[in-house]
Amino acid sequence: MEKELTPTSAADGVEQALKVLEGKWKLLIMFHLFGGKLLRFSELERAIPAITQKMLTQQLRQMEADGVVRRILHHQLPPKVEYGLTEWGQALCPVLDALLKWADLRDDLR
Amino acid sequence: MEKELTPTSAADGVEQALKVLEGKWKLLIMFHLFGGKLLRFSELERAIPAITQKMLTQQLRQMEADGVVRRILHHQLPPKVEYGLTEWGQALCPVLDALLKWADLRDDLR
DNA sequence: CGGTATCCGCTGTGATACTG
DNA sequence: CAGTATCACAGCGGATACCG
Repeated sequence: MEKELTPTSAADGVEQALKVLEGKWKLLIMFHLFGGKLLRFSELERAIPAITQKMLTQQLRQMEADGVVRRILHHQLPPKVEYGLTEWGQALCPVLDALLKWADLRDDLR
Repeated sequence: MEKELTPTSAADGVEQALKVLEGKWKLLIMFHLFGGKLLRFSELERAIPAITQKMLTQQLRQMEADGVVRRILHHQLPPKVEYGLTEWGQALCPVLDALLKWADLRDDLR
């Protein structure tokens, strides 16, 4: 089925997509997880030294709720939690590439 | 020359690109201007009834400064101003398409 | 180890009034 | 017609302390 595409509906669709990326640390977290990598909470903290625990938790929770990140809980002592991208999260990679290329285009066009 | 691409530099590049799109009304304005359309200030106001004059001015000024929108001033009475996309602005169209498709993918993947 | 809870400042947005 | 100026407010993110 075809969707009708008015300026309003198109802008709305893109905004839905962008909302998933909004948040000061989400892109950085994603780029650390691309390639199917799994990282523990503490490994993410070390990979992103400037982030606070609060923000790391908050951003991960939102990304999980949005379906880009999955949380893998290993029941053991001490507790171990790993984070990775979902299939949908990995599908974002080419889109982000396109955005990077668009940013580069600016220099070429002027 | 090749750029080295660390998670940090990649996230940074994407953030630069996204900053241009941030702002409550910018996407909506862009979608009204795609296809080489030129619209007057008052036409944009009518096309986007919920926007205030302040926000329309502010978003247009920022988009102009960022290089996605161009302002065409016709010296006549009464004054006439038209807004359109720059070449770089129009180059964003396929990228936004990719984002739309990514958003649609979510439903397919679960 | 992997989190929560709380307080607080800053920036983006809205409402409204005014202007060349 | 096409703006500018001012005030008010909500939500994001930072700092810090505490918890199972």
